[in-house]
Amino acid sequence: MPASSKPKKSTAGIALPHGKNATINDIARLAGVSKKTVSRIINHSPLVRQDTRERVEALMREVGYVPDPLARGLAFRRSFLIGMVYDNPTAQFIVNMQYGALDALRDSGFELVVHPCDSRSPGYIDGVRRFVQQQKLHGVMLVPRVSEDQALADMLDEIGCRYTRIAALPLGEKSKMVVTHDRDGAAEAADYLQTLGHRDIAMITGPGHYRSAVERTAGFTGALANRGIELPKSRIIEAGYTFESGVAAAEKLLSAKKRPTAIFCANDEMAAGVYRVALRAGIRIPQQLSVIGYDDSPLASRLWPPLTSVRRDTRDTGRIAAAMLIQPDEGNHGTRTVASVRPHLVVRDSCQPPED
Amino acid sequence: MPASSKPKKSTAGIALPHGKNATINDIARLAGVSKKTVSRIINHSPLVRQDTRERVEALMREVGYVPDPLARGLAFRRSFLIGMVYDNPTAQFIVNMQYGALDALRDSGFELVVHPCDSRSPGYIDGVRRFVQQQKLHGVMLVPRVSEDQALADMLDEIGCRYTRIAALPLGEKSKMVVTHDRDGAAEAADYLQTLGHRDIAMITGPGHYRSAVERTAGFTGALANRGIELPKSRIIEAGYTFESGVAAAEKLLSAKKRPTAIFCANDEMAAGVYRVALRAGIRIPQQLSVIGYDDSPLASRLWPPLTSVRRDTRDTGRIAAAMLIQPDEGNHGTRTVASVRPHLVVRDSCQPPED
DNA sequence: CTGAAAGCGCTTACAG
DNA sequence: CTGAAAGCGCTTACAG
Repeated sequence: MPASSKPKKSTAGIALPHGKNATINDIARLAGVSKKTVSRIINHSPLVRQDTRERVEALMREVGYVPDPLARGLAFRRSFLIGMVYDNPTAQFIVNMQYGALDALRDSGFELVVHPCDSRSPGYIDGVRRFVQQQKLHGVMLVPRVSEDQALADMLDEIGCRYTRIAALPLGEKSKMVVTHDRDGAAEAADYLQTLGHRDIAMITGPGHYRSAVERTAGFTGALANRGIELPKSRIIEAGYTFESGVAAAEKLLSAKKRPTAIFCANDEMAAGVYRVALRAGIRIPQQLSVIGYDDSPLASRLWPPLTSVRRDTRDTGRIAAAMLIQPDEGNHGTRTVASVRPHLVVRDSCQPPED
Repeated sequence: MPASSKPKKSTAGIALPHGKNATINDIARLAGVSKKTVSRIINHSPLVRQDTRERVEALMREVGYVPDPLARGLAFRRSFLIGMVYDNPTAQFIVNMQYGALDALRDSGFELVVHPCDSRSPGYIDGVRRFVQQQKLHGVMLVPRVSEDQALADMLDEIGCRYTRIAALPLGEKSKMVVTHDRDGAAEAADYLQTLGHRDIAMITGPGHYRSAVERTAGFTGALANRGIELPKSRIIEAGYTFESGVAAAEKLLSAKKRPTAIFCANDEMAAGVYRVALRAGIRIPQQLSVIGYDDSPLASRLWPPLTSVRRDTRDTGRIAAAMLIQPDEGNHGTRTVASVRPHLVVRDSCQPPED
């Protein structure tokens, strides 16, 4: 990736080396200041006189000067790269998170480097360590479920790498968190079903070692309990957040003598599994069975009837997590509230009051 | 991202600066060679004696030495970053492509930087140019539909940036292509429908300015023509590759006096739109209507009945495209065949012979 | 096959 | 508020 061949708008009388991008030396020479002063301006140091700053900044714009991140990185001993570390969520979730992160990084000089990994494999923490250290990353975003792994966070603390954790509830140091409040989203689903008149309700939740699953279950059962409905153990089935596991769980629930009139699923994939089983068994949604999902993925509106689901604003979540990493304002003022993003129920056509 | 705090396995008698990663100078000193020799070994130069090479390589492994990509990048005037530039395909496609690219980059020292963009916005080519030049990217992968934009490829040629283009058919310089042969995939769908006995067939295709759409249409209609079936214009509807546009196209097709007995959709999203309309209209799939999609996305198996679809191995495609970028073997030997990946039909339950 | 010098484009001390 | 020197960890010419 050699120098630009598109010539810079060359100012009258300004001599720039041809076929090469301007460097800090060119700017310094052209502006008649030392390179250190230019460096101060690049790094927004306050120790530069206002008029000097303005003159140099105008010059930089004019010649299209952008400091070389490689050279800055070498001198700083830190790159201008943000890593996104994730395990295995759905494609739409990853992509939205990336879009959000990129929203925050746009025009900041930082770029996003992706690092999927397998949190079940023993060496994955070392893999992240190598990734961070070899690339001298500026920071990393930890997406669920790796964000929930305290051992990973500990490793990053140990090597002094900044990070943000996106999780259902606050974990560890609050200034590094973006909380998605899954408990509240699930509670809203519960309230909605109760308001519709459902009493015999079931939930298909995610793996017990996912904090999101635990939170969604607690939020759902807690809100129902608040309204006088206790969910028996048999009405809560732990599945694997996958379509297939949703099918299996739904088969269990829907083949029972007495079927629940509503099922809340901890994600849309599993809700699609419920749809599949209901369709095969001739159970009509929403007439005979109300269903709610979680994620509000594209799948929710592809299903028929369109699925009522808890939306989480993943793009916004990613934007906030990335923004926290590149904010100069590093000092955690202590009093700042923890960053968070709120879920909310998107009502479509998959629920109605129970028959009878 | 400071130096490792996990101490290197320190060899007896080897003195490494504490709390810092080893540098090329440490290796040179410890091995008793010049740093230039170490550099030659890092860069796989043949101009090093075999025993010297082995001795130094053993030392590098021992102390866990990895060359600093920032320093190498500065000296080379090129980073160790591969960019992935994409416009707006489905989430699963992007994610699979990323996984594939990362498969190829694993342990290569290269990392993947993502760059979504909007090919309809006028400044997008300049955006890619800045991305490439500021980061001094080693190369970029061009994913459909940006891969089809000759102006983008021209810009990259002009600034001397290496790239690979993933597209339905060969475009421009063949050594930079990964061809997905969409024509063949669509032809396979056509043959299958003809074999089942369908004669009144329709197609919902993508936007005419997508080469993939053109190729899939050509492949489908061509294969049918070969088997004696001419598709009238009215049986080919151009839609937008989206669910909603698939719904609209299906409404047109299925409200006609005489409905087709089979519909081939240029992607799964639009096939889901056909399902939606058929379900609402009480048209049973596959009994009264056969449907085929393209992509074999997760959606294909979430639908009921499970959708027969043309699979493209996107992960493999990404792997090949990234591998081509980092192969030292730069000289296009000319005679090498163009890189390609073949689609194939995955038969599920959405097709059967036409009734009556 | 090997090496000493200079340089890539920045920043960090240290002075003034 | 500003600057000259040294250095970040590599590689590119140029010699031998």
